[in-house]
Amino acid sequence: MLQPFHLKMKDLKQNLNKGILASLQSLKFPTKPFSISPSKNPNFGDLSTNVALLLTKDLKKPPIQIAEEIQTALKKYLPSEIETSAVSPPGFINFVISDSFYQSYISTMLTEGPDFGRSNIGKGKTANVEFVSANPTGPLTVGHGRQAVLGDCVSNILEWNSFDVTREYYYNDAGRQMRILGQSVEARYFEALGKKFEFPEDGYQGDYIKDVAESIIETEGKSLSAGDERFRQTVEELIFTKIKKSLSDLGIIHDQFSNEKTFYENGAIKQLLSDLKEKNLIYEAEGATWLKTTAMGKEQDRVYIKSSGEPTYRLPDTAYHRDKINRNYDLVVDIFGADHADTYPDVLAALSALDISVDHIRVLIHQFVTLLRDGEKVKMSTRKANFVTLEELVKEVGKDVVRYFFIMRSMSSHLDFDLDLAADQSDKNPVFYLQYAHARITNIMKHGEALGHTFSQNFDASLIQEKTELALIKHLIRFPELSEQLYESLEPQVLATYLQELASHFHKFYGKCKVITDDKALTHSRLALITCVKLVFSNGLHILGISAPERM
RNA sequence: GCCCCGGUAGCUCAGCUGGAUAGAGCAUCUGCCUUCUAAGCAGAGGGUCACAGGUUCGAGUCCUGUCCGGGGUACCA
Repeated sequence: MLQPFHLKMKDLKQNLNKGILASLQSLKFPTKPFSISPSKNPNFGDLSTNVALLLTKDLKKPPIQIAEEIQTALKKYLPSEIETSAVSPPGFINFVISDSFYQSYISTMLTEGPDFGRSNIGKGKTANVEFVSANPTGPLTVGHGRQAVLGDCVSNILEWNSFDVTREYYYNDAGRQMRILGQSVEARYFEALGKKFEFPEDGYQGDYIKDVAESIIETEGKSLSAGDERFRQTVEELIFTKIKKSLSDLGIIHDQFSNEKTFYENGAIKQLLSDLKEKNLIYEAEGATWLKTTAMGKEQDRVYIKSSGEPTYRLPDTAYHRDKINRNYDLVVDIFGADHADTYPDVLAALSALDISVDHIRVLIHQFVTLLRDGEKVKMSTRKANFVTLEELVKEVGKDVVRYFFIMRSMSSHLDFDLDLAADQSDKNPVFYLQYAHARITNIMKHGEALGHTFSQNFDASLIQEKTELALIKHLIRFPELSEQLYESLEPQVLATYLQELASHFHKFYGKCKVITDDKALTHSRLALITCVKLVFSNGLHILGISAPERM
């Protein structure tokens, strides 16, 4: 039956660590920080330590000899879960964990259920994640999609680590871009009415601008005059509606929208300027207002207010960040594309100069998406309307595929999104590999139920002995540790890789072991095992925001 | 010029705080469906980890330099 211990891997490592320290002491060996890490190769057991290799210099002996001495001394300090230890060249000590440790872990997982793997790191804490933050000048493109999915997954990771998360969208609605957008609509409006019009030089050329103009004719009539605020207002509203729709198609819902205008209206920008002035960090030159970033250790000063009287994005962005900090989140996450990599250091520097702590701000920079169509790169520009919208993409290949494609690469890597591959070969898409595993498990359970085998806590874990079964448990055990790792890195790709490996372990197990058989005891043990696998799939896919289908 | 990210199999990419024989998917080739879902499994081929130095018992991983690709940087966001 069940072993009495339910130690987590972490505890086991700690106990082993203590044992090694004790044996070093008994040998009168010096102590150095060493590692106990999972062995990559099954031939090297489950855990390995490099302690002997680190002591070669101090002891002036071959590492393998040191390893043997430590191994001998260690024998009486070994935790009971360690079955055997062995020395292997060049001087590693490898440990094999007993099967019963793994077997007993099944009930631990089952007990924790849907909470298996969840961490308490953020218990009682709040976090704010700002992402997408595209200005409402056009529909979201595939390029925005990466940030949208990334931000949502990062938010999910924080929630999984018990944070109370606010998903936030910030946009600039007072600047030059929005003005040009309004002018573009205005031009199309007059064009549609057959009147004289002048299309702005940097105007937005997409057909959606014409659509907006048409809808203004319908709702506001034909008598608007040049410079009417309604052009800009209407286009902003309509585009925002589209943006929100694109996001919700992907399962993404922001809790809060913040905009630049607010900070002009509530005086926050004025206040920021005067606070910086008081610190002597603002000066006028060449008709513009400058922030003395050089005084904060930067290479050059930055323009805060252009000679035209319009502020650059830095000023409202800084006021916005100050506002976020004032809202007292324990953690503030900003997600930006590589094109914004240079903007945030100035924002943080200005805040620091005002003695505002920015230690709890984490900035994540993701690289760009390159869109491939017919094997060729598609250059995207919102202004030139040369883009594939996120909405089209989701319609074509589905939410799950889009989400998975966007987080399957680390954010520091460029992402090649092959449209043909995503659409035509969706059968071979890696996301289906994961979902298929989950659907298979569900199917086995249904099959079992039909034959009267229902899952129960009464099972004999010691019957789980096959290599593929133990490999499966070994992988499942890593999940809690992985969750904390995800919090550290805020990198969803790590989870995607983990789930791929889990699926691989499961499919191998499936090929080797039949779950529902005449052997009732074994059937129940294996049902317990696959229940755990299903649990981790469903928890993991939940974090990625990808559905876990019952059947495919 | 300077700053950031990348350069790993034909293609797209993993590789945790440096560790033992560098991995996956796609593509190519060979087997496996009367047995819980073949969207799967088993196997084969494919690599001077861009290049050159350095640190280390040990480097794809750390440091320096060079080359290539992407991004940023001079009042656009």
